[in-house]
Amino acid sequence: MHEEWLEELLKFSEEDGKFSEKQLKILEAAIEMFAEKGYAATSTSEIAKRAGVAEGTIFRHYKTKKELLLAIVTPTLFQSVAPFLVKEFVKEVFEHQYEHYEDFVRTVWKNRYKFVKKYLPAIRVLWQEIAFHAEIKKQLEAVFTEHVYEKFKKIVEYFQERGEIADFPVESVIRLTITTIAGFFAARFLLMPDYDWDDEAEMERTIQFLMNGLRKKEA
Amino acid sequence: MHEEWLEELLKFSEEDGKFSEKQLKILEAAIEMFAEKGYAATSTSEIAKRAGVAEGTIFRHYKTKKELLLAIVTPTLFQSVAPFLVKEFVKEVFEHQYEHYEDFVRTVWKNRYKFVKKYLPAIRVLWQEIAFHAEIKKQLEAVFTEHVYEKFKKIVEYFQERGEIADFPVESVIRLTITTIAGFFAARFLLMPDYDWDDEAEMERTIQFLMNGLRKKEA
DNA sequence: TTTTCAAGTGAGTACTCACTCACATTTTAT
DNA sequence: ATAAAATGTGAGTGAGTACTCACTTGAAAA
Repeated sequence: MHEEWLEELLKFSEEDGKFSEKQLKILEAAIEMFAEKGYAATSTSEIAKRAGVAEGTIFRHYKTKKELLLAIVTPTLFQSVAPFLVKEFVKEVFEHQYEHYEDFVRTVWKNRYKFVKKYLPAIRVLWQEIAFHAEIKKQLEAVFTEHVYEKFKKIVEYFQERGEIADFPVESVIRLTITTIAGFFAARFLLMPDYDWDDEAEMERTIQFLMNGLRKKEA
Repeated sequence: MHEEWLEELLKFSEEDGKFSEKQLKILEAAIEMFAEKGYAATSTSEIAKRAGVAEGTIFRHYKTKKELLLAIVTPTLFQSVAPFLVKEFVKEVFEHQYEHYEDFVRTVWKNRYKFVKKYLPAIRVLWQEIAFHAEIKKQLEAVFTEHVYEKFKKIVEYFQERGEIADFPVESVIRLTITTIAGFFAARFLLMPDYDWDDEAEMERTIQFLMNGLRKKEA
């Protein structure tokens, strides 16, 4: 029984893509249980039981429980910012792949929507544990400054020069864009997953809101 | 030694305001440690040590560790939506206390800004543990539908009728307003507390963004 | 075939956990 | 002053906890 979504998530893993059947079962069980009850409240014996594996097998693959957590969280973190890891990403903007900031936002939105739907439990683990583990927070900061910030900045400046979006500081434009999109995802999937959402309509409204909010005012 | 901020936070507590010195010490220590390491990773013996109290004393006041958590989280939850608990709150809007939606947003913003600065650790505990404890999530949902939603709805409809904000569904306007404000607070106090923020300027920009985003477009 | 080695096992280890209880002290009611 | 109630104590308890280790298994390398 192959866990395809899992193996895809683990692409950014440090291990060389060689995961045994039992190891995948361990990771799958750990993701589920960490997402439900949290890392600290989940015991390795429970994980072993759910994975159908002896407890010792976990520690054959991961020296400590925390190492198992990081084996889940690190790939998820990289997948979270995956669009920005693509080399041609910024180039596409400058080569008029995206005529407006809105086209760029729409592309990122749809891409991340699929991502969240696919890997929701792993994303939960990442966001729940980030508050308690300094290593994870540092990793996020590093990934953001190295891979996201500079690229995002160039894109924002490009559309600011064309007079399309307001002359807020770049950091503010980035923050407003991210919190608007992330705000939807948080409400949609974390806070009110059972509410009767019309995802398409809500996306349209939210993007309209974002673009009007960022639009440059005539002097 | 009196913990004034704590006693104020606990106003919404079920207990009748009679907290012994040691009980306050226990609550203070628990808030700090739960905020830092999380509920599950904090032991009652550690809390007792930091509070300068015997472990048994904790269980004299709270039957279980979870009851101690709820004694922190429930008052914080009510304080979080405190403006909406004031009876005259909606009336003020209709009696032209707030001429524009923007005035209303500004008032709430400043009020909640002070609140977050004052009680940050307790708020951390609430938001970190909400994911793991169904009781807390249910409490939040109940408080929101009972005290926040209906009042917020009336305010939004009032300004929609006056043609001041767009004819999005009320739920969407509420969501966009809350996620925009909460997005700032999350970035400011949770994700990047060490960044060099200009709070006044960022508030101005964010409110400008929010109002432009929600403004009704001419037909 | 024989050797080697990674993968898997589960009983065992030292330790921590939330919680209890018999008793001591302080506060309040009579 | 005395009884009664509330508050505080800390050693004790049994059920876990993360992790170890001597051992087994199966498949590939020599």
